[in-house]
Amino acid sequence: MSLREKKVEKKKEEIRESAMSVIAEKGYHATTMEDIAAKLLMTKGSVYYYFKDKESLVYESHKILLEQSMEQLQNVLAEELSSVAKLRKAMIVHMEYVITERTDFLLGAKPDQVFEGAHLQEILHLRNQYSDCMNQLIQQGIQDGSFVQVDIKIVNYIILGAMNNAVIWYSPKGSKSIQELANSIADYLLKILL
Amino acid sequence: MSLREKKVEKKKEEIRESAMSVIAEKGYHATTMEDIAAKLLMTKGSVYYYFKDKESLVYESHKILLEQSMEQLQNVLAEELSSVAKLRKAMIVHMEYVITERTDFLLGAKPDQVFEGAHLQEILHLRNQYSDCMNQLIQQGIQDGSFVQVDIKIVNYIILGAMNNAVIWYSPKGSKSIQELANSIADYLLKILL
DNA sequence: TTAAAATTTGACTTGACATTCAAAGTCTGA
DNA sequence: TCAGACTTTGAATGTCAAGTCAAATTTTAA
Repeated sequence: MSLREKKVEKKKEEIRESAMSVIAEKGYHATTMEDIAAKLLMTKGSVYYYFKDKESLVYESHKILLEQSMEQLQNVLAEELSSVAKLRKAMIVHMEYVITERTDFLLGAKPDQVFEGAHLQEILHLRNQYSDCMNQLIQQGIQDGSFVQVDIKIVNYIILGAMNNAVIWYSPKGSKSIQELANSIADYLLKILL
Repeated sequence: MSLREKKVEKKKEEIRESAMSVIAEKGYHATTMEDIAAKLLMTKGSVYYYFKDKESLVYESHKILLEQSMEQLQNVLAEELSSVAKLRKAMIVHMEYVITERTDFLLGAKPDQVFEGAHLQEILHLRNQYSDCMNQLIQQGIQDGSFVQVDIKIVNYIILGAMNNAVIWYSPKGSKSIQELANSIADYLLKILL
C-alpha cells in the first residue's frame, strides 16, 4: 500500500470512528454529516470526498465493527478451554468490545431501518454468523455434558439481548469497572446453562 | 364525558394506535405524519387537529403504553402468589404485552433521542417506576429465601434486556406461540435466581 | 521550483418532511 | 331547516439536512 493510500485509509478510519461515536450519542437519523465532519474539524464536503454517501459511511463502519467482533469470537472459539470457560470468555469479550466501542451493536436492533439491498443483506449475514458462533458454543457445552439441555436458539437470544442491553445502561461513573460488570453478567447468564 | 368528547377521544386513540404501529415498523424518525394519517385514511392536517405536533402524539402514545404496563405489573404485585410465581407471572405479562402491542418498549432504548424536557422526564420517570417494581419483586424473593443472593440491579437489567430483546426477533410465523415463548424465557431467566 | 494531482471548502441545489391555515364540508340542536 | 360549531382538506410555507460542485488550497514528485 502506497503512502498516499495509507493516508486515505487513515482518514477514512477517522471518519468512520467519528460517525460511530456521534451516532452512538444521537442515533442514526439525528446525526448529520456535518456533525460527523465537525467532530474532526472538517467540512461535510470533505467527508463526501471519502464516502459516497451517509449510508455507505455507516455501512462500512458498522461492517468493520461486526467483522472485528466476529474475529474476536473466532479467536475465543479456537482456544483450548472447557465449554464453560469458553462461553464465559466469549461473553466477556463481547461485552467489553461493545461497551468500549460504544457500538450498541448498533443502531439499535433494526438494521433494516438503516440499510437496504445488498448492504442490508451483508449486515444481516454478519450478524447471523456471529449468532451462529454463539450457538455453536452452547451446542458444544450441551454435547459434552457441561451444560443442561436447553432451547439453544432462545437461550442464545436471551444471552445476546442481556449483553447488548448492558451497553445502554452502562455508565463509566458506576462503581463497577467494565471488566467487573462483564464478569458478573457472564456468571449470571451461565446459570441458565448449568 | 359528552358524546362529542367520547368521539374525540376515540379518534385520538385511533391515531395513537396508528402512530405506534407505524413507528414499530419503520422507527420514529422514518415515520411521517402522513404515514400515520394515511393508515387511517385521513390527511395529515386532521392529525394536527387532534395533536399539537408529532412529538406530543408520540409522547402521549408512549406514555399510555407505559402506564398500562405499569398497571399490569402492579396487579401482579398485588396477587397472592409465591415470590417465584409472582416474578414469573410479571415476566410473562410483560413479554406478552410488549409483543402484542409491538411497542418494543420502544422507540428503542433511548427516549432521549425522541423526547425533551418535561416529556422526557416523565417517560424516564415511568420507566424507572417500572424498573423499581421489578426490583422489588426480586428483592422480596431474596428476602424470603426463595431466590439466591444476587446483585439486584444487574439481574434486573439482564431480565429486562432479555425480555425486551425478544420483541425484536419474535415472529408470529415461528413454531412457538407468544405464550409458549414467554414461558420458556421466564423459566430460563428464573434459573439465575434459583 | 512548479505544474499536475489530490484535498478541502463552502455556497448552492434539492427534496423531504413538519407545521399552518383558510376554505370547504359536515354535523347538531333549536 | 338553518346557523353555528366542529372537522377535514389540501395547498402553502419554512426548515433542515443530504448531496453536488467549481474554485481555492495543499501536497507531491519530477
